[in-house]
Amino acid sequence: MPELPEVENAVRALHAAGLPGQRILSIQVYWRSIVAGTPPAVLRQRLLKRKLLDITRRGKFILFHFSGGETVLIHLRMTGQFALQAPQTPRDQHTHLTLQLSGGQELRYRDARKFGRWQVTRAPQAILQRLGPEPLAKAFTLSVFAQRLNGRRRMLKTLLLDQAFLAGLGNIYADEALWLAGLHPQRRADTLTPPETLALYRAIRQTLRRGIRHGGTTLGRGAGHYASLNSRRGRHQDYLRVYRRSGQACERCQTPIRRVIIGQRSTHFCPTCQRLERRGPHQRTISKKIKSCLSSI
DNA sequence: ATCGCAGCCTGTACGC
DNA sequence: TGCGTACAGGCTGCGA
Repeated sequence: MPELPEVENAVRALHAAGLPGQRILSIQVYWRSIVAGTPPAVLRQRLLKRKLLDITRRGKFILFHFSGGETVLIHLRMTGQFALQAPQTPRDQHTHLTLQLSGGQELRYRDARKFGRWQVTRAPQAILQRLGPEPLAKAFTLSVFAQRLNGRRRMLKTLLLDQAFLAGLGNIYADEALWLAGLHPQRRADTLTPPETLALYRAIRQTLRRGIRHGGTTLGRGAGHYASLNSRRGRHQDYLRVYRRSGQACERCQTPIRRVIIGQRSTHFCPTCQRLERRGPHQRTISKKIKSCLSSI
């Protein structure tokens, strides 16, 4: 579920809640496959009494940095989320791991589908090095992006979802970025012109920043939908331009948004603004609209 | 290098 | 209301 903007908001919420600086007094694991790499007992033993120094993000991973050089990598996958509660508050059925903190509260990891993973390691780089660049980092320049596209024959949609190509995009923001750039999701990556490469580069960064600014995307309600912390919903679902909007009018050209399956993932796009072939009837007007869309954000 | 598929799990939304 | 079906924001491992 959570993509870069959702993970970023979760990290910020944990900071705001005063997590860094606290010690781990005890740990309970209620569903063992949430803990990856080591048996749950090893995770407990290595974190007990440790101080949480900092919380950071890399792609869709959350990093808990502990005293003594231990790091916990947390991936929320589809339905992972955190709650910070008093120990006496009853646990709900989806709580699979809890940390008792020195401040008196309990950090609870909830995950309806149980796909999320916690892994303790002294060498997080060994795992994180497989990830592509961080799209919002200064080091991710247009020329870095252009070089990475070079020679890639895959469709844009599947390439953008590949975390080894670029870290942090998921199904929502990939569709949104392609719409903003005016590029068809099945376009082959190595056929982009320089202006198209620039448009995609800017669209990716603008789309992610906008998602962060709106607190992430929370679709639907109930168990398993995104929450930054303590069930707090995001607002970005009210700002989506194509994702889960099939049949509704494109805000640039009024054409109904289409939904297709690409790379086994549901994909939403505007068949007028995002053409595979170069020329269409209103292509000039659309190009202008795409340009103004890209610069106005 | 790239694609497609099964698997991991449970919940929600919707049609009848 | 109940039942069945489709679908879900991620990722890995496998064979082709």
